[in-house]
Amino acid sequence: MSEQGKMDGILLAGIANPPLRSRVADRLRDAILRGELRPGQTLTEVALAQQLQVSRAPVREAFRSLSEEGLLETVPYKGTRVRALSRTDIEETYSLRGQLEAFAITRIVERGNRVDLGGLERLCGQMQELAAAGDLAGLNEADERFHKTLIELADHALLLSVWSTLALRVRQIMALRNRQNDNLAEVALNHPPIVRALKAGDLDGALSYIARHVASAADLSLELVAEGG
Amino acid sequence: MSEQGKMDGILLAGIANPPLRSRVADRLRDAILRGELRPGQTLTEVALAQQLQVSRAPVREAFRSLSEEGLLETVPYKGTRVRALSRTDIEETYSLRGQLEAFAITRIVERGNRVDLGGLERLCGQMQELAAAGDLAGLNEADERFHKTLIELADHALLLSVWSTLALRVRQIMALRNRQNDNLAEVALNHPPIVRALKAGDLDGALSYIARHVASAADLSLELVAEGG
DNA sequence: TTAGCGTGTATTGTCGACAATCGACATTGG
DNA sequence: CCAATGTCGATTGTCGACAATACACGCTAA
Repeated sequence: MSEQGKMDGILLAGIANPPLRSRVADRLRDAILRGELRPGQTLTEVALAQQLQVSRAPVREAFRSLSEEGLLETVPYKGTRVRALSRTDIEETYSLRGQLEAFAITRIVERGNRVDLGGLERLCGQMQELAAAGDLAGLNEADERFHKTLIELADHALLLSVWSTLALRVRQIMALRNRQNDNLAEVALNHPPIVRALKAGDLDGALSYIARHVASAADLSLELVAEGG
Repeated sequence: MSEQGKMDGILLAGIANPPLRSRVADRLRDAILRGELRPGQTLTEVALAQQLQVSRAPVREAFRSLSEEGLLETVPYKGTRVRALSRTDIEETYSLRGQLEAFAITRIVERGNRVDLGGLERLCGQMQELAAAGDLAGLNEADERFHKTLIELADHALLLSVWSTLALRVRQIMALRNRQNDNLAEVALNHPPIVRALKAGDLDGALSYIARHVASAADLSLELVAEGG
């Protein structure tokens, strides 16, 4: 810690070279979450390795990572493909997610006024603006940030980790619905009551608001499965 | 391989050769869960590969699997070691587990009398016998089976998957407590009320019983961390 | 015709070798 | 003495080649 002070704020810190497997995994995840790779599509290690100009090893490890995240599924000696989302999968994803968010809210209320709800309020404001501007993509992003922030406020690393993998699935589901969405403003209006209840320490109120919100999101996704296929 | 058709149902079907990575992973997991590999211990790919007489590739993949399960942690270019369990980790594990079991119970009660509680009742009986016989290991095993059965009755694959990784952590925690346990009979007696409440469709009762049970298990584990190290 | 059997091909599974990176220790210059 | 730097050993990261496996197709024989 001698002459450290001289370089404190200067750049040069953190231009690390992430392992290839991470970059491959990020790229694949992105493609799946953008809906470019559709469920059922098969991926082969060699083909992707050639396309990305890397060897099979990092591709292979990326496949494993994404399998653990639930985005891919691998059958030994047969192939690897983008996981298809059944109606049951979607129901389970949203129901479990609802339970996890309820847990988060319970912990937040228990911690009482030691929790800073400013971030949530700010996001509520942003969402209203985005809804008014008709920016659907931005609204979705803000919505995810809102829920992630909520989970983080619960101060529970394991909860955050589990929730994050569920959030991935939700993103995948959202990516597959081509045509959304009527009630843009409604989504934005769903969130402020939650924050208000949290601020008031009203556990039951917050729980019922979040339950309703998650349930409606689930219904919306399930409709599209029913019609689209 | 000639007379294949004739031997269809006959054995020989299921002695398949599981991939090396699975066998390596199973072996490692077992060693960790038995407490033979203690937290903080470092593992190297080459050393383990030589010891098991395989190449580094399957060892490497086994490491990744166990890292995803939360039993190992890998720092790039530095090493892989058995994950240490902090007090916070244990608290989070049990609190989340409690929430998941509460979710399971909610679903079971919702499904009403379409659920067969026979398996749970049978396990309760076994646990009383094992407790009377002083068989601690057997009791622990039966306890885990009870809870796993409970989760399965919720008919929610995603829930089961998440819960299973938590159960692994619990097993690891248990393996590290050298000296347990006073209240052997108490553990056994904790379960029947849960089943009775489920049978009666008493949601609140079942929830409070399971919460108390999980909380007491958590306390028991936390004590040992406090004293043991 | 057709049931069963080999064969071919595509894909993953495994291997050994080499490159990149990190941390600690030795080295050098003041 | 000491701080900056060079070097070394250990470990993971990546690679290309070969083996094992599963499935589909065509072939043979009754």
